[in-house]
Amino acid sequence: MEELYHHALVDAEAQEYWETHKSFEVSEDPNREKFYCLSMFPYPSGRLHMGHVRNYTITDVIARYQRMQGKNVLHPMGWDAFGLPAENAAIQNRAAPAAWTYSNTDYMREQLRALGFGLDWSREFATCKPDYYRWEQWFFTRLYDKGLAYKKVSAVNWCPNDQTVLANEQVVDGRCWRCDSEVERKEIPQWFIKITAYADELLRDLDQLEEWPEQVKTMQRNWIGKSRGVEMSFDLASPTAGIDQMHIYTTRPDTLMGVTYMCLAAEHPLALAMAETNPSLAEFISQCKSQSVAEAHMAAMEKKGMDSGLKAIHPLTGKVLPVWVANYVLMEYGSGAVMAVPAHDQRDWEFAKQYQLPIEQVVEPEPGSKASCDMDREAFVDKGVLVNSGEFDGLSFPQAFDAIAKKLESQGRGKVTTHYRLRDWGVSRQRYWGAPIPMLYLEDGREIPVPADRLPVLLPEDVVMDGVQSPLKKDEKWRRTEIDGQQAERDTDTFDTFMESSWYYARFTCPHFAEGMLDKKAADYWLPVDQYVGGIEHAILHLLYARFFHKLMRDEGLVECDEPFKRLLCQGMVLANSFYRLNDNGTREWISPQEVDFEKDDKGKITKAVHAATGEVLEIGGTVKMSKSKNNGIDPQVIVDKFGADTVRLYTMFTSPPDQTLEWTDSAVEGSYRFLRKLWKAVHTHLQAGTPAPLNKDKLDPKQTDLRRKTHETIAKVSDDYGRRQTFNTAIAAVMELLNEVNRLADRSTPENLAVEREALQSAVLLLAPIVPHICHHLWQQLGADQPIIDAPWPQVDETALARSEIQIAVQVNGKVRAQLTIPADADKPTMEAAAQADARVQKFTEGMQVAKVIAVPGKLVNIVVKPR
RNA sequence: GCCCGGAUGGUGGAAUCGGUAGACACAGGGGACUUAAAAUCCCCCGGCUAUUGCAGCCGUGACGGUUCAAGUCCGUCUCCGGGCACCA
Repeated sequence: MEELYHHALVDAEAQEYWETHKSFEVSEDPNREKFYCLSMFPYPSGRLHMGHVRNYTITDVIARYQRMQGKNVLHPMGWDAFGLPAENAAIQNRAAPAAWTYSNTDYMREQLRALGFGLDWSREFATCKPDYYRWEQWFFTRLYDKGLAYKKVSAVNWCPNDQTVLANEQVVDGRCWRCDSEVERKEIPQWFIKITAYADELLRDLDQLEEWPEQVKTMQRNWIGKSRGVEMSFDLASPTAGIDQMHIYTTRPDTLMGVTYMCLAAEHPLALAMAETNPSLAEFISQCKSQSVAEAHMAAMEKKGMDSGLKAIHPLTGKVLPVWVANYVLMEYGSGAVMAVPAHDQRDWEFAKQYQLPIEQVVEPEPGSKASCDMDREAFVDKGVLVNSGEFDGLSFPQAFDAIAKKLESQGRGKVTTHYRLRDWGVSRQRYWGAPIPMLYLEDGREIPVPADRLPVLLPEDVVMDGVQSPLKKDEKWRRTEIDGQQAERDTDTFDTFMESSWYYARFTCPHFAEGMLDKKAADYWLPVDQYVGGIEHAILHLLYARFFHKLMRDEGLVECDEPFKRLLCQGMVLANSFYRLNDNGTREWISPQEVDFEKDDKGKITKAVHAATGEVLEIGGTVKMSKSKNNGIDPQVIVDKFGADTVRLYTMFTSPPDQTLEWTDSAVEGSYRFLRKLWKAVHTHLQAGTPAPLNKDKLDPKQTDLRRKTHETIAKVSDDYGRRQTFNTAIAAVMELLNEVNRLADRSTPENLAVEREALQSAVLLLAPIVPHICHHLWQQLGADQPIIDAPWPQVDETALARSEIQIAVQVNGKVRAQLTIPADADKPTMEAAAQADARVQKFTEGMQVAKVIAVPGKLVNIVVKPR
């Protein structure tokens, strides 16, 4: 064995072995337990970033661990290849998005290989290829046939100058990122999929997902937003534009008697009708158009409104209420109208204060409650007891809810209903680089889905991007077609890229299946995914859409199970310092942290940053997510070249638990490299020392017993950390401790000592193999194994090795530790208490005091509570 | 604005079910080896007080509460991060 660790040779040796043996290619094997381990597949942006490395290392560790448990492990990889960045790059480079995408996947595939991920490359696919998206198109036509896909008008961000639709990301401070024009809302017809039809099931089935983080389930529950409320109608004082009622929904019917005005969305037909004869209202409505469609922007903007002149009649009191138009009420959410109760809704309260609308309190805190209620300061939004509500006075929330709902119902003006916050999924995108929506529009006005035998609708790849309009929309030849002897036009929109990422996990079970979307035999063998890993930023949208799609596929008879992902791990982001130079024109030029020297204060906060090359003082941009735009990404390739794949893998797994954010520091990377050298050296020294005797468990001296106990404690700890806790950082720390113990107790003078040491080293190598597979591949052979370590079984804990005769406990007096005692491991409570009270260090603190209570926790501590006599 | 998280030494983090705060590392300091450097090995390393030695007090973002015992549970707040439906 080489004396020194040469990472490049070791990496190459292992990777060559896996490649020539096709070690990670798998197929269905009904005789073996399967394990499907999946990372969220990457968008091929150009190069891998540390977030990718972290993500794929986590799944690789889990996949290799499960393989050592004897399972048939599927760990595939592919490309989420459609998306906006390819169009932007295409404009910049004057190349077609397809060519850019394929060259990126080629580069990134090599990076993934260099990191030694055990992936089944025979299953690789890119979602931008017709043999993938044809099935997505086919599935959409099935949804259309079932009435689950429909077209409706919906708002987009519109750049009036470029005459194009903008993504939320392309709207900066309400302006187009390209031409700086003010962005408008524009209503256009788009395709929607009825996710709301599955809202209740998506909510209910969260309870099945026992191995999902509670946090993610809570976010999804809130997103779906099931509520019980009352749908009711308010008559208009005089019918307008053929409308005589306003329909609203409220979860707080108990506040009905406190309604002092009504609000309409700017696009509401009533508002538009009134604007025809009211120029200032028309002006206000047009102002409301100039805002992005993003909810975060709308919630943050100033609330504005204008009296429409309409009057509504309160359904119970008959009181006449003014009807306002407000910019924060949206046509697409609910009915586009709301009732306003400024006394008990903070947003209404602020609006009422701003426009001097009346505020009438109808709920007060429950008697004895500590809640404060001051109408001059803020709305009282808690539930309480009704006042100023006539016959309903004195009722609690549930009583008032029922009584008011019943009264409305008896008058035919309302009913109790369930509502969801969740809205249907808009899947139309007015962009080129996506899967074409397979719909045809006939001359006679009918719309029909493209028949299955004419799929896929191919996306032309050889195009020139002008940076504004989708090439599909300009391509007359592509757009025109015929069907059933009739002229027809294709839909020139493409699908939301969430469509592709909603079912790729299922396609990985049968990526080359040509007869259908899924090969049921393969899908039913591998699904559900046993372990899914990806960024927490996908907690709602991607994960909810994928769950929804899975249920759609189930109802189409394509898969058996109800949920796609059995266990979920959401990894934290990878952060790094960022620095920039402020240019004269106010723009920021981001400087890579690798070119920056900095000073820190005693809190470790960076106080001064200097450009190493020029000595120029730079601005500090904070610790932020590694990104191209902030120029603070660490290229994994540089680290792999310098230290090897195992160091990168070890560092990312050791430096923080997978679900936390990870702050990159170069110096700590070297520490990981040092540990690998130490491991190598330990094995080398051990092998030089001679041949071990066979291990005789029953004839061990105390030092041998100690090392053996540490070995098996480590196996137990690491197994739990990998399998249950998924805290790989503590698993690594435990193996480090074991190796420290090996070096501390090192006495290689007898074959018996070597036997115990060999067991410790073999265990350490097995336990680390999922994380640093290259070095372990080599060391495992050196330690005399007859099979490669990827096929080695996971080490088993020898319970007898864990036994201890004595343990250490702490003794506290009034909760403060005053002594450490060594007592027999099986000591009962009275024995512990007696030993504690007999200790001189303890007596120092109990002397002259009265013992009020003694608490003994077996195996842990004794707490003696004393008070002055 | 709304929903979901997070905050522990100089730094990353550990403490798994309310039971000894700081495991394991990084950085730093001291020493050994070396002509020297690198590598390696050994020692120290939360703060304050005390010190010949023993030791004592404080300390997990802030304030308050529950408990024999709180980093962990409850309440209020501050700051940081993620998501908000067309970035993926």
